Amino acid sequence: MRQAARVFGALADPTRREILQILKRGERSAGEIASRFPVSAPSISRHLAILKAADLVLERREGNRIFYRLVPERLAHALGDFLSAVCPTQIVRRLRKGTNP
Amino acid sequence: MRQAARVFGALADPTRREILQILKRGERSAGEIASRFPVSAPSISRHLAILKAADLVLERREGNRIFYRLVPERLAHALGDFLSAVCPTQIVRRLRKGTNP
DNA sequence: ACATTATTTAGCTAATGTGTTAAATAGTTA
DNA sequence: TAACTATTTAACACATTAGCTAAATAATGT
Repeated sequence: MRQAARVFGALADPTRREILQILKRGERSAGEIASRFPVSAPSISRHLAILKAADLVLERREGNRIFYRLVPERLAHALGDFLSAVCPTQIVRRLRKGTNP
Repeated sequence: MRQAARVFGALADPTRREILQILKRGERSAGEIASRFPVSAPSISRHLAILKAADLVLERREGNRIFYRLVPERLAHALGDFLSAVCPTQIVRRLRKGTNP
């Protein structure tokens, strides 16, 4: 599977999008993340695996726990590339300037 | 359903992402779009309905045919908003400057 | 009115995705 | 080694999704 497809697949689920937002504030263990959602730990574990397969997060084991952290460049790059492939240059330029009307 | 969710749901499918790329070059009728893919017209029709529900395209009837056109601002806005919500300011700024490393 | 072309809607099937619980794996501590 | 905690993997159920064919809708032309 193309990697861009993996990114868009990963972003399709609302729980995974929320996980990314949580990770914006810094590294979190799988358990810390799971405690934020009304779903089971195995379910969150699989969401994390999908985010990892899309290279949107990295994992690091510390003792018992596994910490996840965001790879923001990866997300920015994937979305930016797609935007460039679909939106006329003028619109992308407007976004880059932050003058999104 | 929140509109952002509809956008990410729409972008999850590779055929729909390709349709958006085709529409970057200008308005196209449903039939013209369908002829580009190895899937049936009804299938493409539903993909177009999903893109329309996400406000990523607009439709216009002209006689027999229905023409679709991209709403690039909508896509740029949705992706830009999410990027701002997830990526540290510094990364978004880098993307805006086009110095994506 | 009838036939033709373009497109969508309906109904069905097969594949995929998400959730659950139970069991397995990894590391820590007594 | 046994017990405990954190997390993942396995196996299964249920919902969603994308594809197909057939039928319906819309506009045009004869």
